[in-house]
Amino acid sequence: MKWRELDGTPCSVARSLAIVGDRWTILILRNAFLRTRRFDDFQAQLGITRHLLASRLAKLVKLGVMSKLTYQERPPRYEYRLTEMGRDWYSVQLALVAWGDRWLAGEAGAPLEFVHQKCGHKFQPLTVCSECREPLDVREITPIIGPGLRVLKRVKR
Amino acid sequence: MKWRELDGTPCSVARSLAIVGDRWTILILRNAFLRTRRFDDFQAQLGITRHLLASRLAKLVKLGVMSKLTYQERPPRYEYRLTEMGRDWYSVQLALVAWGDRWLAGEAGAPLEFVHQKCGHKFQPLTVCSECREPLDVREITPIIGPGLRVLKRVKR
DNA sequence: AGCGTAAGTTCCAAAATAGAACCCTGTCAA
DNA sequence: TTGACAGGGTTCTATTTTGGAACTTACGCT
Repeated sequence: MKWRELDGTPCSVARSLAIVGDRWTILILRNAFLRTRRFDDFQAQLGITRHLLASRLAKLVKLGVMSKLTYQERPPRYEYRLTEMGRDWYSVQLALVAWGDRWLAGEAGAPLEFVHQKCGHKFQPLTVCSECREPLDVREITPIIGPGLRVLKRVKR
Repeated sequence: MKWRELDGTPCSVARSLAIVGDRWTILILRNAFLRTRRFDDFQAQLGITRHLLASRLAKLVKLGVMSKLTYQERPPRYEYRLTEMGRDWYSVQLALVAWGDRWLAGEAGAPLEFVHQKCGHKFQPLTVCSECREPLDVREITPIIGPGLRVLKRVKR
């Protein structure tokens, strides 16, 4: 299977990966959340090659995760900002950070901690059920066929 | 920057990516959550080349995300299961699914839906603050230097 | 005229992946 | 007792992707 075929599969994980399924893209988004906006800043902070950076940014813009805005006309200068779709990626990043903190930080502890301005506390992100607000455990979840798959079934005779 | 250097950086996103930063690894985990355990089953379900599958499974085992168990001695047969570290990846996967469902599912709707056995409802995963249980928004979060970075600072002269 | 800056492109070498074939150990059925 | 099959890999070559470094373009400054 090639990667182009992935975004057509009826699986939200695969579709998401078709967009953000490489390491550089995820690191670009990480830095975007840390307020990086310009080409050269991304390049210097990440150590990514300019070539790859250009192609990844173009892809993110094409797919609606980031937008490219002119912040100066002459000479033309651009900045890249997260769209709403991009900002919504934050929950994935938080989950990724939490996993890394829990399993890979070692003795030293988490490199970054986060404060929730609303309540003023340091916190961990918690993944809970939207209905009962209890934390979720794999073994208590049953996947069922959703509308996106039912359509497919009907179609293929 | 090469990928081997990544796991040494003081960032939990980068460290996590050093383990699961390629698309196949994430898809392997996805199928592991769907109860796939054997080499040939992973291979058939994913369409990954046997070579890559072998190397990815070996890496996951080496790093403690999955374990390789003998389920039959003669001839020797193995199965791959998620460890606790692997099971804990589920919150990342849920976030990824939610993002894909929200932004990439289109008209047809989500391919899979999930029922929380505890409360009996279909749900969406929600990322909330461990302290006040309110849903988190990027703009209400302040990152601060954690112990893992303070150590580094002290060390470098 | 020459230097600096932001945002890319271009080019070649090195690394990773795809696809297919092959290997090993043992079981089973003819 | 030979041949087919199963599970779990390994090996090989061709193709794609990356990495690294230099070059380009369009302007503004001194």
